[in-house]
Amino acid sequence: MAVTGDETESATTGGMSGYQMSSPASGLSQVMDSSPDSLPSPQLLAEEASRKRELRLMKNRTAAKLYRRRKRDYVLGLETRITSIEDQNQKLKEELDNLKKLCSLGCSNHSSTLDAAI
DNA sequence: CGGATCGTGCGTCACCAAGG
DNA sequence: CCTTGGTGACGCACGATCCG
Repeated sequence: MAVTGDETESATTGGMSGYQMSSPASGLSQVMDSSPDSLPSPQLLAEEASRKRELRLMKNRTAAKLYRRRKRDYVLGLETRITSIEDQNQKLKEELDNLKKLCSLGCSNHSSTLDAAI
C-alpha cells in the first residue's frame, strides 16, 4: 500500500517541500582562488556558506537514506527470523506429539519390566 | 465522485558521540 | 575546539482506502 518506494538516488518529486536542488560544490574553487591578501567579499562569503549548507544537506540526505535502508533491512531480518523460529517451534511440537504417542504405546511395557526388576 | 483518513517515504533540523 | 556521521523527531507530499 501507499507510496511505492522506488529507491532512486535522484530526489523524488514527491516530498519536495519548499527547497530546490542546486548542483552543490560546483565552483567552490572560485572562492578558494580569491587572492590571499584581499578578504573575500561578503557576497563570496555568503555563496561559500550557501554551498557548504547545500553540501551538508546533500550528505545528510544520503545518510538518512542509508540509515532508513539499514533500518528496513534490520526489521525485515527480524521478521524473517520470527517466521523461521515459529516454523521451528511448530515442528518441535509435532515431534513432541509423536514421541508422546510412541511413549504411550511402549512405556507401559517398559514400566512393567522395571517393576519386575525391582 | 470527492473529501477524510491512513500509511509510507522523504528531506530537514537538532542533537549527540567519536575522531582529528 | 571543530567536523562529521548517525539518529530521533517533525512536517510535507503522495497514493490507497474508506465513506457519505
